[in-house]
Amino acid sequence: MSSKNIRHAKGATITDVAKKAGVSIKTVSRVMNKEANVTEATAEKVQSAAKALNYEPNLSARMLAGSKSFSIGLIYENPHEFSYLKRVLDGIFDVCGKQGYSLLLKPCLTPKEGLLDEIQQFIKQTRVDGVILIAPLGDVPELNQYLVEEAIPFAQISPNNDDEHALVAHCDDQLAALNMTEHVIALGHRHIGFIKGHPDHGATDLRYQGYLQALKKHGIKTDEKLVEQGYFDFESGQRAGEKLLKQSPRPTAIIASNDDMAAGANFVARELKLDVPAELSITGFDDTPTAAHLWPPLTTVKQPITSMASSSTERLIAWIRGDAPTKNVESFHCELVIRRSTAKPPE
Amino acid sequence: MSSKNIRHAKGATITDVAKKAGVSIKTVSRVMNKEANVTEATAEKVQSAAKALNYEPNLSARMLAGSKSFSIGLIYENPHEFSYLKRVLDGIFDVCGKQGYSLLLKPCLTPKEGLLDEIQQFIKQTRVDGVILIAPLGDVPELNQYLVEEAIPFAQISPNNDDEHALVAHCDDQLAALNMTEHVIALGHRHIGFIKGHPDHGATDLRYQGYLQALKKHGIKTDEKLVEQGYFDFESGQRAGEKLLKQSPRPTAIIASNDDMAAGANFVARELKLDVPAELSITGFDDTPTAAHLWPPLTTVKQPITSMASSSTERLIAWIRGDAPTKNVESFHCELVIRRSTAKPPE
DNA sequence: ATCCCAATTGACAACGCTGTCATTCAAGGC
DNA sequence: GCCTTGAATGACAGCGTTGTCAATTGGGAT
Repeated sequence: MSSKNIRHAKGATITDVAKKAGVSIKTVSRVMNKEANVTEATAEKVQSAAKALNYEPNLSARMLAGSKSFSIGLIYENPHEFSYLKRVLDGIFDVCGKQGYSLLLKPCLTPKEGLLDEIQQFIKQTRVDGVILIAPLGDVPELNQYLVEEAIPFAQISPNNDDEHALVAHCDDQLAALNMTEHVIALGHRHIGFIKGHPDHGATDLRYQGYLQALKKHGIKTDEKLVEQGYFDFESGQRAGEKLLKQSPRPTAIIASNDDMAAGANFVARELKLDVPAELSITGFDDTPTAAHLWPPLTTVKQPITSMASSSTERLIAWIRGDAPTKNVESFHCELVIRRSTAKPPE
Repeated sequence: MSSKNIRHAKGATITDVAKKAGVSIKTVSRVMNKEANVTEATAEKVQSAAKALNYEPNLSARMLAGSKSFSIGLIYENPHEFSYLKRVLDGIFDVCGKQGYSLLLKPCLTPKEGLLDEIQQFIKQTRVDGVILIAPLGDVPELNQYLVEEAIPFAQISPNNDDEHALVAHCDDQLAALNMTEHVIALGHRHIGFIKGHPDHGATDLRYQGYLQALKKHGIKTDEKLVEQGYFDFESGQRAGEKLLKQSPRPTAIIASNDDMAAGANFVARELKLDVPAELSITGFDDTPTAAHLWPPLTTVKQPITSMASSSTERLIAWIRGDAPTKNVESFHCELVIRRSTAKPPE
């Protein structure tokens, strides 16, 4: 194992290509960047020379000379639900690949104190052309302010508010929660528990509002004992589920603000020997892979996360390229996925 | 939303720092790179100047001038189990953060044909200093050969064979499978089904061998009808579980090569109204979060994936830095996690 | 034939850093 | 007191690209 002299094979440079094609390096640069005003013939000469030499532009040089880095950063808080991040990544890479952009990841594990510093350093060091913020990072005012001041294009996925300086993608969480609650009401439930999500997330309140809205619409009076705080993780779902299910009378249905918490509640139900869905209906949110693998398979809400991410990426890159963004807020539709965890209430 | 004139705030450059500290840029460079032969006093002057100016070295310039990119690439096949990738990322970032390295992701979605090209382009374009290959990518001979030829330091996580040119991290899959099988045998099972993993993965055969070894050790004759092919995903676990459980006599235990497939088998058992673990024991491998959330919580094997990743990263960076790597193969220990999905066989 | 303009191409200076080599300086040996 | 030596520092030339601006070319209008 050679430990010294780490060096990459000297790939062909722009000069080599220029020489081979018999043009100036600037022309090669033009072709590589698909700039206008290059003859078809010249372009072809250059392209075949590039192909022959297996030329690949040096990103660093490109970045140093121009001031684009051809990379974007994805900033995320370490998520409870990793499948969420996976779907985001799928969407981003789908676009990045096609557009020739690289993706740099920046997980934020630090306590809130150092968050801004950490992100600033990341951005300064990597010189990413733009960043994507996954909820709840879209809702950190200082961060938004920093990005706006530095004129760094950025997109937020599922933020709480529509920042006019940012690209925003969110979905109709409230409507989805409303629909879900109505689905349960339609089955005959009247005593419906709710597990809220993590307070930092914008979606949390929207989903709660949807629940309330449905109750009101159907003349069911709200009962604060039926609402428990959760934090989007399995354990908090367990705790909340336990509190809800030990009440008497027991709720006949529990609407959890995400699948992990629903799984937690389902677990508790099982421990209490409650039959789901015969004695208790449970619903989740997100349609994680696990949702379909649990017993019973979970009725949940499917968000088009991958589409949200790819669309955000596309618009972000357009913005970076200087194309005027069309609209900065884009809304996505959620879909109810009815599985076997919901049924008529007992009796 | 300003769409033109994307430019990052002109951060301080090395020249600014040099001016402020009253030294040459080269000295600043020395300090920033912790090179030898700099007076304590000078170093301090420089450091405080850098801090005052909020200076952050420009990675691209650094990379262009030197030939290090201070970034490493993580190449992975789109995994079935995303929590695996999460744990790998956690391990890598833990080290990268401390060492000032960035991470670039390269998911490989393409059919095998273009794989090498795709990765070559990635490496050439990004100029990563080294790469980490997640199984099964450590077992693509052309890829290994390419990396060796180009003298690009690389680490493999859970590859099939010990390439002496690479850093290797794997864990004792075979022993773990042996232990798991013995755990089941110790409970009294004699009719034990096995679901193999994806044939491309090195771990697949090791786990299978561990199973066979345990049977042999305890004088249980192997029966090929008890072995089903799976592909590490839930659905293949379902299919395999179905085949196993519709046999008569039925196996009283199923050892799946990972948790997702175990979940699939568990799902089928549930559909067939078989009580797990009273009538059927099921075990998995990996200890994904879901394993603990299923009912019953899954007996499984916990791999120290995060440690494997962080150790690999550490050694990779050392190699990049030119430090002679100590040993190139590192082995990690797996741990049995006994939960409620295993019990005595019926009767 | 002449002139003008737009399209095309090229020369060359950045970009911010590191590598190389030269220079300075103080301490120690004779 | 002079020379040697090694530590500390600096000057300067790249690294491979893009931006700027100048030069060249060809085609149409006069």
